[in-house]
Amino acid sequence: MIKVMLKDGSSIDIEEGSSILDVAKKISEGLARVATCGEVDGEIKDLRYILNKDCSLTIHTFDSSLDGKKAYWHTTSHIMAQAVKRLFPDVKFAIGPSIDEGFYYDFDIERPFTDEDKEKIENEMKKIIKEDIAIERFSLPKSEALELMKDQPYKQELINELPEGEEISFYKQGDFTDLCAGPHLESTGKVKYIKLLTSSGAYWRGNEHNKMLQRIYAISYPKASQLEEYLQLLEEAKQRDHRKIGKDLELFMTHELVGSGLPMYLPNGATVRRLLERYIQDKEIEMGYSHVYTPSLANVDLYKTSGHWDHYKDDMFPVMKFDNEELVLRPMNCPHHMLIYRSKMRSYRDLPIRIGELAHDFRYESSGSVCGLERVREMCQNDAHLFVTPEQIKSEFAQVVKLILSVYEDFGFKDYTFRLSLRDKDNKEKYFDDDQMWETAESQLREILTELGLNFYEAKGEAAFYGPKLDVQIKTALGHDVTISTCQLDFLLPQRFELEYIGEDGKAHRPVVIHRAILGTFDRFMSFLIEETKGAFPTWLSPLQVKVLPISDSQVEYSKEVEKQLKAIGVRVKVDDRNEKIGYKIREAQLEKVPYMLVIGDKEIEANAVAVRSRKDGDAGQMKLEDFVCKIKQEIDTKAR
RNA sequence: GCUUCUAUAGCUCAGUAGGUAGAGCACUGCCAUGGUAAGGCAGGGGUCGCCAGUUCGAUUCUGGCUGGAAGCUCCA
Repeated sequence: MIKVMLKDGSSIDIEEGSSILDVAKKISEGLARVATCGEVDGEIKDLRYILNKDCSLTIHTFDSSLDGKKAYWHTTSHIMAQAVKRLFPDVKFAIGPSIDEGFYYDFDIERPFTDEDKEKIENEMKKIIKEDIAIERFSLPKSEALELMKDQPYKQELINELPEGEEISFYKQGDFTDLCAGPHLESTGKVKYIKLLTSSGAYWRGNEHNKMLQRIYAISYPKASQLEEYLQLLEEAKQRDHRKIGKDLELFMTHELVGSGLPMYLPNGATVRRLLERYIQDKEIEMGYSHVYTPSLANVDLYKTSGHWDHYKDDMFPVMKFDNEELVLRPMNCPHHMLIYRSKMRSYRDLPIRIGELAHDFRYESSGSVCGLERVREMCQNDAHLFVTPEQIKSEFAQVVKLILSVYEDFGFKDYTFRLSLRDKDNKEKYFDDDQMWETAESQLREILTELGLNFYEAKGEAAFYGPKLDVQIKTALGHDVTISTCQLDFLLPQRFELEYIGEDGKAHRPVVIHRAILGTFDRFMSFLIEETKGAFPTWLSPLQVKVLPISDSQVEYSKEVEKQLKAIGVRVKVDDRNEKIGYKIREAQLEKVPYMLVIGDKEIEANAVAVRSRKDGDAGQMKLEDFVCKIKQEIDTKAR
């Protein structure tokens, strides 16, 4: 036996010849509290241990502190569970993990929590913290674990799924014991500042067919200032919400007479959208795309042919029946484009064929998920379908990725991730059933991405029903993870629509289809752009680029001349000739986020100049009118940010 | 769709323990002609989201519907 000394003075016994894993396991079992989390200089930090050659252990703090935070939040979640148990003895516990920021716990309880309940729970938690109850870890064989949790059906379900023969670990703090893998802090008193955030329903195991439980989200920190900072951050995110900015800047509106998920673009928002539409179409034309217009309605048989009907009909608006016709609003544009491809004989010399469209699609999004411009029921896609030979897949896919990267560069977007969205093999209903086809498509796509040197992660069950996708994911102000761009590989629809091209050998071959959307939908893209820029769009995209502000009415005439000259080079400009003080006009223009304000007084008239004020940097001094015209023209032409 | 919350002037929000409402901003008029984020005075504007029920009486209480919010499910 070797005695291993720990830095805190305690020791454990280890058998000679033990593997490092055995040692680590023993340490984490026996001394989890010490070995995985502790207090350093008053702050909770994660601790790591190193087994030295002489069998002594060195414990040191772990910098990234992520694991430390997790233990901190997870411990707080147990405190919350204990508080709920004290207040509602009949409660059944589900799970209570730590998340990116904070933690939640799901409870099965007679009635939903009210605000008063939450206040009581928070107070009870504070009591438990004050009691500073020691947290102890122990483990049991499966049968005893089940016996211990005999009143907790959800915990029993979890225990039953753990592998046979392994000891099951629990954490106990006073009168409360929870099934848990840890790690945890030493005692409840280590938690300092807590705040319950929101409560809502959540399905057991995230399955809508299961019972809905009551979830409480909460956060905790060792310092009051950290909690304050976090709440501040939440408040800032609220200010950045595209729905708030969209209202303030008159970008879009909704009306109950129009309906949920059906926003209307106001002149300001419509200007931004028009510029985005032109921007992306111009880029596509440069890259060899041809654009088409196709109807938003189609015969339902079109979607039966494509396979959308089987996989997608629940998300579509209901069929409109007439004498002998059944029409539907389209949820996507692929079938229309397939028919355009098939409208004439195609040669391998014609490929790749790139068909693009700014197309309106209609999806019956569930009422709980519609959200401003982010999730709507009528959307406009920046869609295109590339018809390629198998040999062209790689280069065409690479071209799309290049286009995505160049667009993100133009807008200066940095916080996005690439997701390789694969099917879930076990969910036969959701995906077209052809293992061979899926394996080819998925492995080919993975190969392409690896070759492109793209940093991506894989997600099972996120594919389209017809094939795997490369999605570009971003996080919204509210923290939703949503897709902007997407590029999808499809071997199915060419088969469904019997697409062909004549190859070099004079025989018919089947093309492959690449579906792609760069801005995704204009609606969602706008919502993202609004949140990224906080409504202060770069000059080239601003609904109003320049506001000319005469100080008094004697300068109105000259101001109109300035306006005329700017209009002549296509600048969106307005004179504010209202009878108001200059400070008032500036304040208003500033709140409207107009990039440039030109203050015009007698001095400017005399010098044939303008006094430039930028939205960003304030007063920039006087400038010759012609110099300003040059400056703003260049800024617009280069799409400067 | 599910759970909870929510709806008062164009906007942001007070308020009425059940007796038909108020502020600031915005809007209109007048005065002030003002040099880098709100000048002064006056005025107009609401069947208190919609439909039922309880009540002598409902904006207020109850139910339903519609819209909105958070989360879950689903998704560009």
